[in-house]
Amino acid sequence: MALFDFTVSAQSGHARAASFETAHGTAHTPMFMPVGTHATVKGIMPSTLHQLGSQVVLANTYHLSLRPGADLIAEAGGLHTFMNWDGPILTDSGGFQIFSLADTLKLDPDGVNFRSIYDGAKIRWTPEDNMAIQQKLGADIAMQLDQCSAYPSSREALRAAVDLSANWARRCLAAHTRPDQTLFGIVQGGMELDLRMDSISQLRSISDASIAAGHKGFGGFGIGGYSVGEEHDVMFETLGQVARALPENKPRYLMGVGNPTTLVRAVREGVDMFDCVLPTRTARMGTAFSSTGRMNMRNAKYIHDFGPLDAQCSCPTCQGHSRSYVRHLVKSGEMLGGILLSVHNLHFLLDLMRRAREAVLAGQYEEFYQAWMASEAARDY
RNA sequence: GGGAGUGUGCCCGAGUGGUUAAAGGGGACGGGCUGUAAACCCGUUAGCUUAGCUUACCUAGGUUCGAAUCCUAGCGCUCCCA
Repeated sequence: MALFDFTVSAQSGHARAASFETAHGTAHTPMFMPVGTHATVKGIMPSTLHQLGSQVVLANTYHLSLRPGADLIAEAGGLHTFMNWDGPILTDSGGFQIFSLADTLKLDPDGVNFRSIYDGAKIRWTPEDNMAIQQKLGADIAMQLDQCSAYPSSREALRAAVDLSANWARRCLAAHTRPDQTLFGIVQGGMELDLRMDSISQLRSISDASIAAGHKGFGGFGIGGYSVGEEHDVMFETLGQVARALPENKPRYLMGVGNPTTLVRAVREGVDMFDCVLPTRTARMGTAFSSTGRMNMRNAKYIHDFGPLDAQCSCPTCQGHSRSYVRHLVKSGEMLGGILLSVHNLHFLLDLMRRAREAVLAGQYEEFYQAWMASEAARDY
Protein backbone atom coordinates (compact mmCIF):
# COMPACT_ATOMS: atom_id res chain seq x y z
CA MET A 1 0.00 0.00 0.00
CA ALA A 2 1.29 3.40 -0.96
CA LEU A 3 1.26 6.22 1.51
CA PHE A 4 -2.18 7.83 1.85
CA ASP A 5 -3.91 5.21 -0.26
CA PHE A 6 -7.49 4.84 0.77
CA THR A 7 -8.75 1.36 0.06
CA VAL A 8 -12.42 0.59 0.44
CA SER A 9 -12.65 -3.06 1.38
CA ALA A 10 -16.40 -3.33 1.85
CA GLN A 11 -19.52 -1.33 1.33
CA SER A 12 -22.93 -1.91 2.89
CA GLY A 13 -25.52 0.41 1.45
CA HIS A 14 -23.60 3.68 1.32
CA ALA A 15 -21.58 2.79 4.42
CA ARG A 16 -17.95 1.99 3.78
CA ALA A 17 -15.19 0.11 5.55
CA ALA A 18 -11.79 1.22 4.38
CA SER A 19 -8.13 1.54 5.25
CA PHE A 20 -6.03 4.65 5.06
CA GLU A 21 -2.25 4.45 4.93
CA THR A 22 -0.10 6.92 6.86
CA ALA A 23 3.55 7.05 7.83
CA HIS A 24 2.42 6.25 11.38
CA GLY A 25 0.27 3.26 10.64
CA THR A 26 -2.87 2.23 8.87
CA ALA A 27 -6.16 3.73 9.99
CA HIS A 28 -9.34 1.74 9.60
CA THR A 29 -12.61 3.46 8.91
CA PRO A 30 -15.26 4.29 9.89
CA MET A 31 -13.36 5.87 12.72
CA PHE A 32 -13.70 8.43 15.45
CA MET A 33 -10.68 10.64 16.08
CA PRO A 34 -10.15 12.03 19.59
CA VAL A 35 -9.38 15.74 19.74
CA GLY A 36 -6.12 16.87 21.31
CA THR A 37 -6.11 20.58 20.59
CA HIS A 38 -3.02 21.50 22.61
CA ALA A 39 -1.13 18.36 21.58
CA THR A 40 -2.88 16.36 24.25
CA VAL A 41 -6.22 14.66 24.47
CA LYS A 42 -7.06 16.37 27.73
CA GLY A 43 -6.34 14.14 30.68
CA ILE A 44 -5.46 11.08 28.63
CA MET A 45 -2.01 9.49 28.38
CA PRO A 46 -0.91 8.30 24.93
CA SER A 47 -0.63 4.77 26.29
CA THR A 48 -4.30 4.94 27.25
CA LEU A 49 -5.22 6.22 23.80
CA HIS A 50 -3.54 3.14 22.37
CA GLN A 51 -5.27 0.92 24.87
CA LEU A 52 -8.61 2.38 23.82
CA GLY A 53 -7.87 1.71 20.16
CA SER A 54 -7.45 5.32 19.06
CA GLN A 55 -6.06 5.58 15.55
CA VAL A 56 -5.77 9.19 14.38
CA VAL A 57 -5.56 11.95 16.99
CA LEU A 58 -6.23 15.61 16.26
CA ALA A 59 -4.17 18.63 17.18
CA ASN A 60 -4.79 22.28 16.38
CA THR A 61 -2.65 24.55 14.25
CA TYR A 62 -4.05 27.80 15.63
CA HIS A 63 -3.47 26.94 19.26
CA LEU A 64 -0.13 25.20 18.82
CA SER A 65 1.29 27.91 16.59
CA LEU A 66 0.57 30.45 19.31
CA ARG A 67 1.68 28.23 22.13
CA PRO A 68 4.26 26.70 22.25
CA GLY A 69 4.94 27.71 18.63
CA ALA A 70 5.55 25.64 15.51
CA ASP A 71 9.31 26.20 15.69
CA LEU A 72 9.51 24.70 19.12
CA ILE A 73 7.56 21.65 18.01
CA ALA A 74 9.81 21.32 14.99
CA GLU A 75 12.82 21.63 17.30
CA ALA A 76 11.38 18.80 19.40
CA GLY A 77 11.30 16.66 16.29
CA GLY A 78 7.71 17.27 15.26
CA LEU A 79 4.35 16.72 16.87
CA HIS A 80 4.62 12.94 17.17
CA THR A 81 7.80 13.12 19.18
CA PHE A 82 6.75 16.19 21.10
CA MET A 83 3.50 14.67 22.35
CA ASN A 84 4.79 11.10 22.37
CA TRP A 85 2.05 9.81 20.09
CA ASP A 86 3.38 7.41 17.48
CA GLY A 87 0.05 6.91 15.75
CA PRO A 88 -1.31 9.14 13.01
CA ILE A 89 -2.02 12.80 13.75
CA LEU A 90 -4.29 15.24 11.95
CA THR A 91 -3.88 18.97 12.45
CA ASP A 92 -6.89 21.15 11.98
CA SER A 93 -5.89 24.33 10.20
CA GLY A 94 -7.56 26.90 12.40
CA GLY A 95 -10.55 27.22 10.11
CA PHE A 96 -12.79 26.38 13.01
CA GLN A 97 -11.23 29.20 15.01
CA ILE A 98 -12.21 31.56 12.21
CA PHE A 99 -15.73 30.57 13.25
CA SER A 100 -15.38 30.15 17.02
CA LEU A 101 -13.04 33.10 17.59
CA ALA A 102 -14.64 35.36 14.98
CA ASP A 103 -14.54 38.30 17.39
CA THR A 104 -10.76 38.26 17.43
CA LEU A 105 -10.08 38.32 13.72
CA LYS A 106 -10.78 39.86 10.36
CA LEU A 107 -10.89 37.97 7.09
CA ASP A 108 -9.85 39.25 3.71
CA PRO A 109 -9.49 37.46 0.38
CA ASP A 110 -5.79 36.94 0.94
CA GLY A 111 -5.87 35.65 4.50
CA VAL A 112 -6.79 36.42 8.05
CA ASN A 113 -5.61 38.92 10.61
CA PHE A 114 -6.16 37.83 14.14
CA ARG A 115 -5.12 38.57 17.66
CA SER A 116 -3.71 35.83 19.81
CA ILE A 117 -6.18 34.85 22.50
CA TYR A 118 -3.18 34.21 24.73
CA ASP A 119 -1.28 37.48 24.60
CA GLY A 120 -3.15 39.69 22.11
CA ALA A 121 -0.32 39.55 19.59
CA LYS A 122 -1.28 40.53 16.04
CA ILE A 123 -0.92 37.61 13.68
CA ARG A 124 -1.33 37.43 9.93
CA TRP A 125 -1.97 34.18 8.08
CA THR A 126 -2.22 33.61 4.39
CA PRO A 127 -3.09 30.08 3.28
CA GLU A 128 0.61 29.67 2.50
CA ASP A 129 1.58 30.73 6.02
CA ASN A 130 -0.84 28.21 7.41
CA MET A 131 0.64 25.44 5.28
CA ALA A 132 4.15 26.33 6.36
CA ILE A 133 3.07 25.99 9.99
CA GLN A 134 1.26 22.70 9.49
CA GLN A 135 4.23 21.28 7.64
CA LYS A 136 6.47 22.28 10.54
CA LEU A 137 4.12 20.60 12.98
CA GLY A 138 4.42 17.51 10.86
CA ALA A 139 1.10 15.75 11.32
CA ASP A 140 0.20 12.96 8.91
CA ILE A 141 -2.87 14.82 7.73
CA ALA A 142 -3.09 18.59 7.33
CA MET A 143 -6.33 20.44 6.71
CA GLN A 144 -6.64 23.35 4.32
CA LEU A 145 -7.33 26.76 5.84
CA ASP A 146 -11.05 27.32 5.33
CA GLN A 147 -13.87 29.53 6.45
CA CYS A 148 -16.42 27.73 8.56
CA SER A 149 -19.68 29.69 8.43
CA ALA A 150 -21.98 30.20 11.37
CA TYR A 151 -25.56 29.00 11.34
CA PRO A 152 -27.70 30.54 10.16
CA SER A 153 -25.85 32.53 7.49
CA SER A 154 -27.21 34.28 4.45
CA ARG A 155 -26.75 32.67 1.06
CA GLU A 156 -24.44 35.49 0.09
CA ALA A 157 -22.26 34.85 3.14
CA LEU A 158 -22.24 31.10 2.49
CA ARG A 159 -21.45 31.70 -1.15
CA ALA A 160 -18.53 33.90 -0.17
CA ALA A 161 -17.26 31.31 2.32
CA VAL A 162 -17.44 28.58 -0.33
CA ASP A 163 -15.46 30.66 -2.79
CA LEU A 164 -12.95 31.88 -0.27
CA SER A 165 -12.44 28.35 1.02
CA ALA A 166 -12.02 27.00 -2.50
CA ASN A 167 -9.52 29.71 -3.32
CA TRP A 168 -7.61 28.93 -0.18
CA ALA A 169 -7.87 25.22 -0.95
CA ARG A 170 -6.09 25.81 -4.23
CA ARG A 171 -3.41 27.93 -2.57
CA CYS A 172 -2.93 25.47 0.28
CA LEU A 173 -2.55 22.60 -2.13
CA ALA A 174 -0.03 24.55 -4.21
CA ALA A 175 1.95 25.44 -1.10
CA HIS A 176 1.89 21.94 0.33
CA THR A 177 5.05 19.99 -0.43
CA ARG A 178 5.79 17.74 2.52
CA PRO A 179 5.75 14.19 1.17
CA ASP A 180 5.01 12.35 4.39
CA GLN A 181 1.96 14.53 5.01
CA THR A 182 -1.27 14.66 3.05
CA LEU A 183 -3.66 17.57 2.71
CA PHE A 184 -7.45 17.48 2.89
CA GLY A 185 -9.68 20.02 1.19
CA ILE A 186 -12.80 21.16 3.05
CA VAL A 187 -16.35 21.43 1.73
CA GLN A 188 -18.42 24.38 2.89
CA GLY A 189 -21.84 25.72 1.90
CA GLY A 190 -23.88 25.56 5.08
CA MET A 191 -27.21 23.83 4.69
CA GLU A 192 -27.62 24.88 1.04
CA LEU A 193 -27.25 21.87 -1.22
CA ASP A 194 -26.38 23.75 -4.38
CA LEU A 195 -23.63 25.68 -2.60
CA ARG A 196 -22.30 22.42 -1.16
CA MET A 197 -22.26 20.90 -4.63
CA ASP A 198 -20.48 23.91 -6.00
CA SER A 199 -17.94 23.71 -3.20
CA ILE A 200 -17.31 20.07 -4.02
CA SER A 201 -17.05 20.74 -7.68
CA GLN A 202 -14.44 23.45 -7.09
CA LEU A 203 -12.45 21.19 -4.76
CA ARG A 204 -12.55 18.31 -7.20
CA SER A 205 -11.32 20.41 -10.07
CA ILE A 206 -8.55 21.87 -7.92
CA SER A 207 -7.49 18.38 -6.93
CA ASP A 208 -7.74 17.05 -10.48
CA ALA A 209 -5.70 19.96 -11.82
CA SER A 210 -3.05 19.28 -9.23
CA ILE A 211 -2.87 15.63 -10.22
CA ALA A 212 -2.82 16.51 -13.90
CA ALA A 213 0.18 18.72 -13.15
CA GLY A 214 1.97 15.77 -11.63
CA HIS A 215 1.22 16.59 -8.01
CA LYS A 216 -0.78 14.61 -5.53
CA GLY A 217 -4.11 16.39 -5.14
CA PHE A 218 -6.11 16.20 -1.95
CA GLY A 219 -5.66 13.09 0.13
CA GLY A 220 -9.21 13.35 1.41
CA PHE A 221 -12.04 15.75 2.02
CA GLY A 222 -13.34 17.39 5.12
CA ILE A 223 -17.02 18.16 5.31
CA GLY A 224 -17.07 21.32 7.40
CA GLY A 225 -19.68 23.79 8.45
CA TYR A 226 -22.10 21.33 10.00
CA SER A 227 -22.86 21.04 13.70
CA VAL A 228 -22.68 24.77 14.11
CA GLY A 229 -25.99 25.16 15.88
CA GLU A 230 -28.55 23.72 13.47
CA GLU A 231 -31.03 21.04 14.50
CA HIS A 232 -29.64 17.53 14.04
CA ASP A 233 -31.99 16.59 11.24
CA VAL A 234 -31.14 19.67 9.20
CA MET A 235 -27.67 18.30 8.47
CA PHE A 236 -29.10 15.07 7.13
CA GLU A 237 -31.16 16.91 4.54
CA THR A 238 -27.91 17.40 2.61
CA LEU A 239 -25.18 15.29 4.21
CA GLY A 240 -25.73 12.11 2.20
CA GLN A 241 -25.67 13.88 -1.14
CA VAL A 242 -22.66 15.90 -0.07
CA ALA A 243 -20.72 12.85 1.07
CA ARG A 244 -21.48 10.84 -2.04
CA ALA A 245 -20.60 13.69 -4.37
CA LEU A 246 -17.04 13.40 -3.08
CA PRO A 247 -14.57 11.00 -4.73
CA GLU A 248 -15.20 7.37 -3.78
CA ASN A 249 -11.52 6.63 -3.48
CA LYS A 250 -10.81 9.30 -0.85
CA PRO A 251 -11.74 9.51 2.82
CA ARG A 252 -14.72 11.68 3.75
CA TYR A 253 -14.31 13.39 7.05
CA LEU A 254 -17.30 14.98 8.78
CA MET A 255 -15.65 17.60 10.93
CA GLY A 256 -16.66 18.28 14.48
CA VAL A 257 -19.37 15.69 14.83
CA GLY A 258 -19.36 13.33 17.77
CA ASN A 259 -22.92 12.68 18.77
CA PRO A 260 -23.24 8.86 18.75
CA THR A 261 -26.47 8.73 16.78
CA THR A 262 -25.16 11.29 14.30
CA LEU A 263 -22.10 9.10 13.73
CA VAL A 264 -24.21 6.03 13.11
CA ARG A 265 -26.43 7.95 10.72
CA ALA A 266 -23.53 9.67 8.93
CA VAL A 267 -21.69 6.41 8.33
CA ARG A 268 -24.87 5.19 6.65
CA GLU A 269 -24.59 8.21 4.35
CA GLY A 270 -21.06 7.30 3.35
CA VAL A 271 -18.92 9.27 5.84
CA ASP A 272 -15.66 7.67 6.97
CA MET A 273 -14.08 9.86 9.63
CA PHE A 274 -15.23 11.98 12.55
CA ASP A 275 -13.71 14.07 15.27
CA CYS A 276 -15.33 15.84 18.15
CA VAL A 277 -14.58 17.33 21.55
CA LEU A 278 -17.92 16.10 22.79
CA PRO A 279 -16.80 12.86 24.48
CA THR A 280 -13.89 14.49 26.29
CA ARG A 281 -15.45 17.84 27.06
CA THR A 282 -18.69 16.44 28.36
CA ALA A 283 -16.64 13.92 30.33
CA ARG A 284 -14.76 16.69 32.12
CA MET A 285 -18.11 18.34 32.80
CA GLY A 286 -19.50 15.14 34.30
CA THR A 287 -21.43 13.43 31.50
CA ALA A 288 -21.05 9.74 30.69
CA PHE A 289 -22.11 8.14 27.41
CA SER A 290 -23.74 4.76 27.76
CA SER A 291 -25.68 2.13 25.92
CA THR A 292 -28.77 3.46 27.68
CA GLY A 293 -28.14 7.12 26.92
CA ARG A 294 -26.33 10.06 28.43
CA MET A 295 -25.83 10.13 32.15
CA ASN A 296 -25.19 13.29 34.14
CA MET A 297 -22.92 11.85 36.79
CA ARG A 298 -23.53 14.84 39.05
CA ASN A 299 -27.06 13.64 39.65
CA ALA A 300 -27.98 12.55 43.16
CA LYS A 301 -29.54 9.36 41.82
CA TYR A 302 -26.07 7.85 41.46
CA ILE A 303 -25.04 8.34 45.09
CA HIS A 304 -25.79 4.76 46.06
CA ASP A 305 -25.24 3.24 42.63
CA PHE A 306 -22.23 0.96 42.92
CA GLY A 307 -22.52 -0.55 39.46
CA PRO A 308 -20.28 0.41 36.50
CA LEU A 309 -21.08 3.40 34.29
CA ASP A 310 -22.33 1.01 31.62
CA ALA A 311 -22.93 -2.66 32.29
CA GLN A 312 -22.09 -3.44 28.67
CA CYS A 313 -18.80 -1.54 28.68
CA SER A 314 -15.35 -3.10 28.71
CA CYS A 315 -13.36 0.12 29.13
CA PRO A 316 -10.74 0.58 31.86
CA THR A 317 -13.05 2.90 33.81
CA CYS A 318 -15.84 0.36 33.95
CA GLN A 319 -13.46 -2.27 35.27
CA GLY A 320 -13.93 -1.59 38.94
CA HIS A 321 -14.99 2.05 39.15
CA SER A 322 -18.57 2.54 40.24
CA ARG A 323 -21.06 5.23 39.30
CA SER A 324 -21.08 6.23 42.95
CA TYR A 325 -17.31 6.69 42.95
CA VAL A 326 -17.25 8.60 39.67
CA ARG A 327 -20.02 10.85 40.97
CA HIS A 328 -18.04 11.46 44.12
CA LEU A 329 -14.94 12.40 42.11
CA VAL A 330 -16.88 14.72 39.83
CA LYS A 331 -18.70 16.40 42.72
CA SER A 332 -15.42 16.81 44.57
CA GLY A 333 -13.74 18.41 41.58
CA GLU A 334 -11.15 15.65 41.50
CA MET A 335 -9.30 15.44 38.21
CA LEU A 336 -9.64 11.68 38.11
CA GLY A 337 -13.39 12.08 37.62
CA GLY A 338 -12.88 13.82 34.29
CA ILE A 339 -10.15 11.38 33.34
CA LEU A 340 -12.21 8.27 34.06
CA LEU A 341 -15.18 9.71 32.18
CA SER A 342 -12.98 10.78 29.24
CA VAL A 343 -11.57 7.27 28.99
CA HIS A 344 -15.06 5.83 29.11
CA ASN A 345 -16.59 8.24 26.60
CA LEU A 346 -13.71 7.84 24.15
CA HIS A 347 -14.03 4.10 24.43
CA PHE A 348 -17.74 4.41 23.75
CA LEU A 349 -17.28 6.23 20.44
CA LEU A 350 -14.19 4.30 19.35
CA ASP A 351 -16.00 1.06 20.05
CA LEU A 352 -19.14 2.28 18.31
CA MET A 353 -17.14 2.90 15.15
CA ARG A 354 -15.34 -0.44 15.48
CA ARG A 355 -18.71 -2.16 15.58
CA ALA A 356 -19.93 -0.06 12.68
CA ARG A 357 -16.91 -1.20 10.67
CA GLU A 358 -17.55 -4.83 11.54
CA ALA A 359 -21.14 -4.42 10.46
CA VAL A 360 -20.06 -2.98 7.11
CA LEU A 361 -17.53 -5.75 6.63
CA ALA A 362 -20.29 -8.26 7.37
CA GLY A 363 -22.55 -6.53 4.86
CA GLN A 364 -25.01 -5.73 7.64
CA TYR A 365 -24.76 -2.02 8.21
CA GLU A 366 -28.47 -1.44 7.78
CA GLU A 367 -29.17 -3.97 10.55
CA PHE A 368 -26.58 -2.27 12.75
CA TYR A 369 -28.17 1.10 12.02
CA GLN A 370 -31.69 -0.12 12.71
CA ALA A 371 -30.61 -1.76 15.95
CA TRP A 372 -28.95 1.44 17.10
CA MET A 373 -31.90 3.61 16.17
CA ALA A 374 -34.23 1.27 18.08
CA SER A 375 -31.97 1.27 21.12
CA GLU A 376 -32.54 3.09 24.36
CA ALA A 377 -29.39 5.13 23.73
CA ALA A 378 -30.53 6.50 20.37
CA ARG A 379 -33.43 8.31 21.97
CA ASP A 380 -31.00 10.25 24.10
CA TYR A 381 -28.45 11.45 21.56
C1' G B 1 -13.72 38.74 88.60
C1' G B 2 -12.67 43.18 84.95
C1' G B 3 -12.55 44.93 79.77
C1' A B 4 -13.39 44.69 74.44
C1' G B 5 -15.82 42.46 70.45
C1' U B 6 -19.46 39.46 68.17
C1' G B 7 -24.22 36.57 67.01
C1' U B 8 -27.55 37.24 59.41
C1' G B 9 -30.56 32.05 55.24
C1' C B 10 -27.57 24.62 54.92
C1' C B 11 -22.24 27.00 55.73
C1' C B 12 -19.08 31.42 55.26
C1' G B 13 -20.19 36.38 54.77
C1' A B 14 -22.08 41.76 53.11
C1' G B 15 -25.52 44.86 55.01
C1' U B 16 -26.06 50.29 60.57
C1' G B 17 -33.57 52.94 60.24
C1' G B 18 -37.50 52.57 54.60
C1' U B 19 -37.45 49.68 46.62
C1' U B 20 -34.11 43.60 51.81
C1' A B 21 -37.17 37.24 51.28
C1' A B 22 -31.87 40.05 52.55
C1' A B 23 -25.30 41.42 48.02
C1' G B 24 -21.29 37.93 47.26
C1' G B 25 -18.98 33.18 47.90
C1' G B 26 -19.43 27.92 49.08
C1' G B 27 -22.51 23.75 49.32
C1' A B 28 -26.83 21.25 47.48
C1' C B 29 -30.18 20.30 43.34
C1' G B 30 -30.99 20.56 38.02
C1' G B 31 -29.71 21.85 32.85
C1' G B 32 -26.24 22.70 28.84
C1' C B 33 -21.75 21.31 26.11
C1' U B 34 -20.47 18.97 18.56
C1' G B 35 -13.03 20.61 13.38
C1' U B 36 -11.85 22.81 22.47
C1' A B 37 -10.32 30.68 24.66
C1' A B 38 -14.51 25.15 28.43
C1' A B 39 -11.70 20.47 34.96
C1' C B 40 -16.53 25.41 31.95
C1' C B 41 -21.22 28.02 31.53
C1' C B 42 -26.45 28.74 33.02
C1' G B 43 -30.65 28.15 36.35
C1' U B 44 -32.95 27.01 41.27
C1' U B 45 -32.04 27.03 46.50
C1' A B 46 -37.95 29.86 53.56
C1' G B 47 -43.15 28.15 53.15
C1' C B 48 -47.96 28.41 51.02
C1' U B 49 -54.16 27.85 48.44
C1' U B 50 -47.90 31.96 44.35
C1' A B 51 -49.97 38.89 39.81
C1' G B 52 -50.84 37.48 46.64
C1' C B 53 -49.93 36.02 51.55
C1' U B 54 -47.28 34.04 55.80
C1' U B 55 -42.84 33.34 58.53
C1' A B 56 -37.72 35.27 58.67
C1' C B 57 -31.36 38.27 60.47
C1' C B 58 -29.63 34.48 68.77
C1' U B 59 -34.03 35.18 72.62
C1' A B 60 -37.52 38.49 75.11
C1' G B 61 -39.08 43.32 75.59
C1' G B 62 -38.84 48.51 73.87
C1' U B 63 -38.24 53.17 70.54
C1' U B 64 -40.38 54.34 65.59
C1' C B 65 -45.27 55.52 60.59
C1' G B 66 -41.33 51.84 59.56
C1' A B 67 -36.04 47.68 62.72
C1' A B 68 -31.39 42.67 60.42
C1' U B 69 -30.04 47.76 61.34
C1' C B 70 -31.39 52.06 67.46
C1' C B 71 -32.27 50.96 73.13
C1' U B 72 -32.70 47.42 77.56
C1' A B 73 -32.12 42.63 79.54
C1' G B 74 -30.79 37.63 78.85
C1' C B 75 -28.15 33.72 76.42
C1' G B 76 -23.96 31.96 73.24
C1' C B 77 -19.17 32.59 71.18
C1' U B 78 -14.15 35.19 70.60
C1' C B 79 -10.03 37.93 72.40
C1' C B 80 -7.32 40.74 76.28
C1' C B 81 -6.34 41.64 81.61
C1' A B 82 -6.60 39.22 86.61
